[in-house]
Amino acid sequence: MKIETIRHSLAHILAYAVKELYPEVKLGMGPDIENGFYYDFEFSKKKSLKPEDLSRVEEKMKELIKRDIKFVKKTISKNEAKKLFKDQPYKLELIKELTDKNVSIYISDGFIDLCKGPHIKNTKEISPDGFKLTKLAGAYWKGDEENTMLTRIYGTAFNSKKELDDYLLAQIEAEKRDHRMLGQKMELFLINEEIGLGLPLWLPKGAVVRKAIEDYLYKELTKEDYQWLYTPHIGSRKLWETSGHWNFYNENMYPPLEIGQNLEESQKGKVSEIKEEYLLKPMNCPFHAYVYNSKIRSYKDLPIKFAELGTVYRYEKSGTLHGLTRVRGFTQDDAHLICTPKQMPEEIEKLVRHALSMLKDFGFEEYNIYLSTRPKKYAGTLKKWEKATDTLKYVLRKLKLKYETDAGGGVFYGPKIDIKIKDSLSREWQCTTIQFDFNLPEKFKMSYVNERGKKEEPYMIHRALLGSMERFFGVLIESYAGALPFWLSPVQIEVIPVGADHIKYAESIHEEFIKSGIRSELNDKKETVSKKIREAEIQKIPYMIVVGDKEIKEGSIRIREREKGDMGITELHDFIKRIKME
RNA sequence: GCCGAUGUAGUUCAGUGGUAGAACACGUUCUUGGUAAGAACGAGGCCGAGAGUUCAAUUCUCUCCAUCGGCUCCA
Repeated sequence: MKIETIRHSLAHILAYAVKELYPEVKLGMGPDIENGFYYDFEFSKKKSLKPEDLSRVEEKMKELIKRDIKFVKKTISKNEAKKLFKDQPYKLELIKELTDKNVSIYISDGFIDLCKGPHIKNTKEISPDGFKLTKLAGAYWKGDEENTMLTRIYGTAFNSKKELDDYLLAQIEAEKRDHRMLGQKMELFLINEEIGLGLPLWLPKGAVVRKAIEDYLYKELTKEDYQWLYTPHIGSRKLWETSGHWNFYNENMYPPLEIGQNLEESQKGKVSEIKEEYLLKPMNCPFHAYVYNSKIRSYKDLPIKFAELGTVYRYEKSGTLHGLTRVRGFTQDDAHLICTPKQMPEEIEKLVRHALSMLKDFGFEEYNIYLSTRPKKYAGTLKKWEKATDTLKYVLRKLKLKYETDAGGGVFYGPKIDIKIKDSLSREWQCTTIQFDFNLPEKFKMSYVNERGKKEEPYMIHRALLGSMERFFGVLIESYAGALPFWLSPVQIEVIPVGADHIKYAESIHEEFIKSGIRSELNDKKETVSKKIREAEIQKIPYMIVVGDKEIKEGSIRIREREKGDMGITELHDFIKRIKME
């Protein structure tokens, strides 16, 4: 039997058990998911479910499983179904939405559920100790914020107790990769309430990694003919009205700053006469459009590529903030490509290729690709949206990339291709985004002169290949469990003298590394070698160089590799040559 | 923003209706050593904030704030 089917059947058993213990409960939906299943319930206001009740429900489920309950499928008319589920408002809603004349139900002993299946034949097929109820959470009915919030019970299930235990153990291991915990231990970044929510500070060691990533980006993009820009963090209200953000992106923006007076005057309650409003930028595009418009452009200049490590601010709901991966102030590796309509498919293709090759350079080979289509709030005509979406589809097909469609997930100005990377607990984070835009060129009256000397409107592509420095760093830490590759390690080498007599020699070695552009650190504290090694291992430093009497006599160094241990004695300059290749 | 849980030293956590402890980190001293924690001593806390109950609240109740797990939304 397929494990998915068992999981789905367990969802029914869960609902059965809950119904037995809480007869008043209203049932939502209960599908199988990756590694398990869930079921949504509405409990009466007086008698809600507490986390400690989960074990009771679990016991009840085990009891039911042992009863060898059969799953019997039956097809009945919609009217019959309506009668059958008359006390279940959520089920009635589902029945109403079904277009077929008949609906299928599954009868398991005293429990009946609306379900198209498939299911197991008998609970004998379930391993009673192969599943576990894991957590309780709130979830909107049908995933819509406007609907009531139901109580969701999550469970995880496998074919055997061994598989379940392995999974639970792997989860505990995965939690140790959490970038929030490692970021603290490795002194990479700091998030502090008083500084502000979702506004991380990059500590010296984190800043070094960021610089290494930025240097990489600078090289990569300059090679591809990008031109670098710097633009301000705030822009006048007028600018954002022109761009359309004022109307279409207001949910994600902070309210305006009133300029025309200073803080002191404002604190004294003085009403400013000059009413000037400025907004923190949520995107860099309007500025880039202005750079484009700063002179007349010819078709011969296109495509033009403007890149910026642009720091933007977005209002994110408090409940969504998450370490470095979801913050309110962040720096995108942003760029805007302006091209002729004809150049568009080729430029998008190049971008997707470039994104994938860059992700590979950072060790990411697993990701999911999404095509996000027109959202509820959008600018432009349906026809243009359709054409743009088709272009993106064409590129994905041409590159033979598997993708999913995220219906309604596009930005207000156009559809997009996103690449999402999973964190240690397999939550997906959108990093790469390549966005088609046929709206801003019109709003900012962008143009180029074509072959016939006539003005024409260009197309624009917004894209961030790593996404944001913050989020990318977060998933990067998790993917390596903190043990970053040599070129990204904040400290690449720890030089450890065995005793006080060896400090001078250690210092000279350390200086040689620094001279060669290697991030070396000297640990000359009065501690044992073991202790220093331990500290360096916790800091995930790739190489430790231990020097004592023997090494001084030979003029050599002894190398220890992170997680591997002692690698033996070698000559300093050979070693430098070797690691510079990494 | 919504549902649930949590909030004690720089960090990870114990603990109690009579205002607090451990380990690590930090400081001083001793020790001088060879591949994941040498020893002693010391400094450190408005027990998240506000209100209520009580003779007395870090502990009980409520509200707020933040964090964590989900949902929704997003780079």
